[in-house]
Amino acid sequence: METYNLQDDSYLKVLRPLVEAYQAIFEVGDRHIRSMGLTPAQFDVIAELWGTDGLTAVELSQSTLLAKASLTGIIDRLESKGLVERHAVPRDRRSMNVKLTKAGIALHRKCFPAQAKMMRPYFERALSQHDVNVLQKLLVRLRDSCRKR
Amino acid sequence: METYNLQDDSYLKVLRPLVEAYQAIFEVGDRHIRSMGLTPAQFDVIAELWGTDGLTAVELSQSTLLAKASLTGIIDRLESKGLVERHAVPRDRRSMNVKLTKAGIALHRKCFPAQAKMMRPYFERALSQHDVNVLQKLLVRLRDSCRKR
DNA sequence: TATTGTTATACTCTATAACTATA
DNA sequence: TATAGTTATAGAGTATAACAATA
Repeated sequence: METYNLQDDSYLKVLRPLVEAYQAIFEVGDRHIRSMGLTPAQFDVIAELWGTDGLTAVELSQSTLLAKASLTGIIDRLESKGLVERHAVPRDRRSMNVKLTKAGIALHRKCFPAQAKMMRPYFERALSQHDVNVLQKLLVRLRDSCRKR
Repeated sequence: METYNLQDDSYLKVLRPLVEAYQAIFEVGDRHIRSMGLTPAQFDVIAELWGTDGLTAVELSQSTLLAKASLTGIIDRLESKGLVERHAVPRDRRSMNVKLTKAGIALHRKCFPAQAKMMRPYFERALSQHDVNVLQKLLVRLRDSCRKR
């Protein structure tokens, strides 16, 4: 079988474990989100709304990188679950302010620490405090490099 | 704004940079895959088939974690693009052997080094050879921990 | 004219259940 | 009976284009 002569390439040495680690972690988190009856896209919107006083569809579109027409359905489903509300914006009657309800806030408050509590042991049994600091530093460097053109 | 008292949690210190690094890398890769007219799920299947002499639907189902009924459609679309072929298995007439065509092999061959060539500088300017080895080791440990129950 | 959000439409992913052909 | 794959069905995500209301 053909190879690409990339064995001495640092790129692949890091990329593959990074992808696999991400996927292993994500699988756990994903199951948790779905067990609450949410999809990842719906949870993304809740996370974006968290800590704000509401966002418009255009603002959500920018932060989630979704088309605004795609958001309509996602917001519909969150609204039908009672987790967000649409409010009129007095200043601009074209806009809607999308805001977490009390139930939405409660769900996030319940979900987030539960997720952390569940995931923490997987991290702690694998990494020392020193490992954590090193890993964080290297990942931030890599992230920033990939973000910059 | 409320906080969760998780500042001293190694979990978040690593998780956030890991997710952000993954997303920064994959924004580039995802665009590349879609520019070839493929979806991530389709490319996953191609990547699983690469280097094999063909796999059955059940084997693909296991490696991609998709329901076998979901794979039917994905394989259909790859087949209609001429990238994979279904072959009968003489030993067991219930099974299908799904295999990359020449075009599928060519696509992977074209895509993969192009991706590597594009991504490599982002890695190399951020990490020394020593960094690469450390990062790889820590990510593998984390991955394995998250995979194990 | 330009912008905000929705509708209309279409495609893909994904799952479960029922079915068929085989083993 | 059990297994491999497909079909049927359904829900969700995603995009583009067209539209109504408003700016």
